Amino acid sequence: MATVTRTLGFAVLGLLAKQPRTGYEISRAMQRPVGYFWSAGHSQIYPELAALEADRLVRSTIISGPGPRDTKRYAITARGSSSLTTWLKSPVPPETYKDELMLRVWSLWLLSPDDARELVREVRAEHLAALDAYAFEDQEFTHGRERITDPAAPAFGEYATLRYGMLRRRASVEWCDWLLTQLSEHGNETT
Amino acid sequence: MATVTRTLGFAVLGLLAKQPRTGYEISRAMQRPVGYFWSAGHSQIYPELAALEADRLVRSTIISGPGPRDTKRYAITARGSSSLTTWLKSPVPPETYKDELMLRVWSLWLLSPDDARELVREVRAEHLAALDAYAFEDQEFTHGRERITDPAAPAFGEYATLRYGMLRRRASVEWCDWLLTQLSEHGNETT
DNA sequence: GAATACATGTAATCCGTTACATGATTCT
DNA sequence: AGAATCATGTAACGGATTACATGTATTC
Repeated sequence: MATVTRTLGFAVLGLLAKQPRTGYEISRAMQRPVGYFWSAGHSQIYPELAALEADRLVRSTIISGPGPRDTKRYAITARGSSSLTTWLKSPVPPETYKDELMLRVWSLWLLSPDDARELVREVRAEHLAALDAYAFEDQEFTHGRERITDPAAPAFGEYATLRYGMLRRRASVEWCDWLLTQLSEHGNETT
Repeated sequence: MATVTRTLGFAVLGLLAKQPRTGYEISRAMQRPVGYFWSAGHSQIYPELAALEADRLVRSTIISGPGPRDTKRYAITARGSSSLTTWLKSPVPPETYKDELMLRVWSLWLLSPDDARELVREVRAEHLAALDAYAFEDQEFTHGRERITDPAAPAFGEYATLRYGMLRRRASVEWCDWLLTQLSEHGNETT
């Protein structure tokens, strides 16, 4: 029973497993991607919280606050925790990854070498910028007091996803460099 | 003014830029991800082709075939080609990447070290399997007769996206190995 | 004769984004 | 006084997946 299938629900439960929060705090947290790989707008969060509460996976208490409506603080329930860990242990679905950038690269042969290089340089710059931001957050982690090597501490999962983001971006930059070399070396061979 | 905003439209145009195809052939091609990073079902393709034809970005000729309806072969028009290259040269949108696997890892601290390792091993196996498939296709490219180093040949873009897939999967496997080390080294310290 | 591949569409549903809507508190 | 932030919701729209629907040609 207690069937949350929506992935968003598990993202919210994952946040609430660390500490109770208001809907606003959750939507704040999910504007920048949670775990660097999941984001959602506030218009998704509030209905999702209502659905989770209807399933008794979270519980809310009304606290006073500004605005035309009551401010509610949400906390995960025992049911919610077990639903979350059950999901974690369920088989991982095959990855379906859509990347508009790669779709563009796939048709790159239609562009002139100059235009192609321009596109790849733009992509490279974006990956580098992201890498910088990640490196900064990495320093905050390693110089901070959070126990990032303890697999039972909340910061562990967060740090692991950050590591992945850094690796992925670094690989992307290397690939851009390889592609730029290809475009320069063979760019003026044919007509 | 010939306005395709749908990314799917450009995926279809990208396929038709290489050669004319029927709707069925396009949907076949897009079941396995095009350029390794974009896929679509047939129920998306047929309405999209109709929309592209209404915008005169593709043109169809009826050919006889099986089934209750006419079989149509689609070809890209000059308008379609210029629409596609305009899109290629337009600014790349910031990457929004959703990864359910990473969302799970983010909550990994809730699992026992054993269960956590199990999850990571599963993820690792999937990346390795994909890497094997990519390596096979890589051999077909490099041992084949297609001119993959000529930036003006259709195979160039395809090969570039394959390279990216390989790099990304390899980075993912390395990250899984790092995570498994972390889980083993620090897995039994606390509690 | 049955199963699979060929071939093309529509409908229902779900998920996510953007826009609409309201109003208090805090900071400059 | 005005802007930004806090705070919570609904509505409209668009893209994607799943299910519904139909029927031929080929292969086992």
